[in-house]
Amino acid sequence: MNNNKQLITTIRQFNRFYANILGLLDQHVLNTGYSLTEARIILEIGFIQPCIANQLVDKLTIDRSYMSRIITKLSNDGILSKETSTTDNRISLIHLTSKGMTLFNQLNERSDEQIMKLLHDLSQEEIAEIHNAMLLIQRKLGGDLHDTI
Amino acid sequence: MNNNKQLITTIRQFNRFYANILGLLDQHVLNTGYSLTEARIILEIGFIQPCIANQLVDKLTIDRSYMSRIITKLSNDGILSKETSTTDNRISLIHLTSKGMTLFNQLNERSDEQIMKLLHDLSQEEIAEIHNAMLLIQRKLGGDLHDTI
DNA sequence: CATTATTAGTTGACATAGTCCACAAAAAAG
DNA sequence: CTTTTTTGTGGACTATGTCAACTAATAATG
Repeated sequence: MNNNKQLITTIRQFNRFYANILGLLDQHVLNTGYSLTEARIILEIGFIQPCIANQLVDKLTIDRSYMSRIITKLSNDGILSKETSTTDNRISLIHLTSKGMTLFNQLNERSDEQIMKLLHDLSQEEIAEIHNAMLLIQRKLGGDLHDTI
Repeated sequence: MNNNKQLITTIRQFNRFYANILGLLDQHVLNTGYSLTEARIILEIGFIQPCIANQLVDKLTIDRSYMSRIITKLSNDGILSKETSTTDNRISLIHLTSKGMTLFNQLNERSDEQIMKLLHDLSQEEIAEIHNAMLLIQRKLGGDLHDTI
């Protein structure tokens, strides 16, 4: 852990680089009229519905009041609907409406398209290399994420 | 480019994963009393000083008016100083004060520390693997960043 | 060199995003 | 039952970022 100066420089460079990529992807997933945070919420609901607001709060680490407002907005927009749980009156079970599902599919398609564009002039072999590199990073760095930082 | 469904899922998973890492790092680079954007500006000035505001606007893609306000704030805080160019009276040459340099070094140290913590219980071999993986991703994806998205 | 176009920077007004705190209703724990 | 915790909401606020208009200085062009 001593002579890693150059390594750390590389990693910080990678971080700036990848933050840039993510930023560009974000901007383009948008154009649905919804913000990044709203899109994340819609995607998350789509994946795990039915769900409750507090689940989303924990999973996406978004403030509860903020979540409440966004859910109200999405409900008013007809993207999602809430029904009070029969077993716990505090809880609303949230799920996407058919309009919401359409949006969910759109968001997914656009995300996929962006990834494909990113890879568009690479060979299958190169893509496989990237794939492996990502799996490796995630595997190696994934374990201690919440313990060490 | 046809049966890449699983691959795209992996990449999107990696993106969420890495967005999370970057978010966590960001939060911790902070605690200097300055926001992420302010920190980015301070770091950039530190690296390329002396510089002019418009350079920073282009490099960091931040709105000019916003940049103007942040620079004014940092100037008031004694982090940076401006001197009008002798050859072009529109331009201010910005550089960090000694207080600003101290902060710059702090930000750098904290960034480095965060990276080290991220790697702390990996072997040198594993670290080298991550290093190579990041270099590969950056090399493969770096070229077409601005052309394709 | 006089006119026009560009560039650098600033300000006001506004929009968007996110946070903090206090509260009420329901449920769980004691 | 009483206390504590959980879920969700709303008010008030701060932070972050955007848009348009404007001045002053310089560069470009006929």
